[in-house]
Amino acid sequence: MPVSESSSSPTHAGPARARRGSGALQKGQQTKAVIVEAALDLATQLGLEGLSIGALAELTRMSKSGVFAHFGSREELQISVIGEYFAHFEQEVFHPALREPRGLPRLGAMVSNWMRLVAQGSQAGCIFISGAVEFDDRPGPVRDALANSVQTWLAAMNRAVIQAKEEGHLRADADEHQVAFEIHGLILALHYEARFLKYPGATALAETGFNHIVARYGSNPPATELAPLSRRKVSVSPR
Amino acid sequence: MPVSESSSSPTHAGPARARRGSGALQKGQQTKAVIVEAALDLATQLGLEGLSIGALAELTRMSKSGVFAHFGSREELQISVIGEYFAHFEQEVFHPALREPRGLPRLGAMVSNWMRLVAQGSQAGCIFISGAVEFDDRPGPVRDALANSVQTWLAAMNRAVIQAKEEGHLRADADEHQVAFEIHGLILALHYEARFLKYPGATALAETGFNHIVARYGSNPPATELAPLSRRKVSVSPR
DNA sequence: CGCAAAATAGAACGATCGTTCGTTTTATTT
DNA sequence: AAATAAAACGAACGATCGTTCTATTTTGCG
Repeated sequence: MPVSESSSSPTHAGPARARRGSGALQKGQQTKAVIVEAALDLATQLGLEGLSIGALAELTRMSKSGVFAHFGSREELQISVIGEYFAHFEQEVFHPALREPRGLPRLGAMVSNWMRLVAQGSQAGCIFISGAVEFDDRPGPVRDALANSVQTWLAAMNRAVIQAKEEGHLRADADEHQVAFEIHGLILALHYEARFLKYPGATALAETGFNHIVARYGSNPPATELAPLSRRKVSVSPR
Repeated sequence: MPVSESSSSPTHAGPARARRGSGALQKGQQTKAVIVEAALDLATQLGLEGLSIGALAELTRMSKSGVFAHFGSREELQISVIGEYFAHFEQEVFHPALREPRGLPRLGAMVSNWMRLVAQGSQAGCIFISGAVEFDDRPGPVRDALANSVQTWLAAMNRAVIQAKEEGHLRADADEHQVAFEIHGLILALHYEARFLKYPGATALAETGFNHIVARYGSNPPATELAPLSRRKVSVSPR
């Protein structure tokens, strides 16, 4: 009885017509979700351009045409993967940070969660980063979808910086774009040096870098420090 | 009767014996250089994985097999392109900086040249950056060649930071790895936001970021400022 | 159960990929 | 000049790609 699965979000478009009253997924959408999940796995390893319907069919033990029918085109598949990753990103990075109080604690949680996602293990790259490189010169709907997702997230980061200013945790004259840009740089350097160069000290450098940003833009006391990633697993919130 | 002369493959082994006294390039190496040049053009736009021998043949108006023979494999072609880009990088970024005096001026020149290379125009990405994403999970000789080139350059940056400490331009207790990491982040963020997000203000943010680094790690007076690369497009769009 | 619709399979397509092979053209040496 | 080596060609290969088309199976509802 494979009904168990709790209705995870149907990618992005949502079920066009919800003829079926119950929240249960129809068979089609169910397998589509399975495919997208496998596709996300593949894409985090080989990039969005590395996605191939043949490999996906083998992975899900379906026929190529069976996989294909769910999307209608490879681009649509890639877009679905982007949507799936965005949801994953929200769940792993954004939403947990929302449980932290506004201002520096929340901003710090965003950065910390993001760093964890980017540097975790030796696998699972961030397609917001790999995709940017793959599609920076390739216009089209995939690029647009990716840029949309990224900009949504960067805008959320910007908002967090502004709130940190409003809360008095950062100096009022700090330029939020500048702060966000420097944070973005730390994340990208972490991704580069940890994932490509396999440099294990990269995480510590990124954390220290963030602390420097806080120190420079912070108001009087160096309020919040970013705790080391490794051991801050639990830290629900200091209530 | 066919010549049957086995004549071991002369392809990629290089000019084993320089029978020709003069420094003039033989015909083969001449066209090989043309091919590599065209390949570099292609790779900066579509990435190292986007290189295809067919497209290269069309570009140079040769046959596929004619192009292929010069390298013996696609991987060898990619490695040649990496070498070519490294030479280009040295010439555009490293060597000009060596003409600046040791310490902060030289370090600043390195950063400034690097930024220019990364953000120039809307074309020509940096394959040290795009390649890192393409090969972070793909071991092999291409990855090794790329990592070697990158690490050579990053080591040169590290040396420049150390010299800046020796010259008294940066505080003696500054961690050179930390400084280099933060600079690397600025470059990567510039590449990301300028090339992928097409944000025109990115260059100014990166320059300001470097000035912040200098200010934080600098000894007493904020000695050298990074001159604006081109004309600073002041706050164009509100992102 | 029965029937329509949805989902999946299977085979084939044109294209492109890297690569191989034998031949022919060009370049260099004797 | 002829002789030889290097370079370039052209055709073909097997593989894989995304995609299309037509069957066949599975599903869900009356």
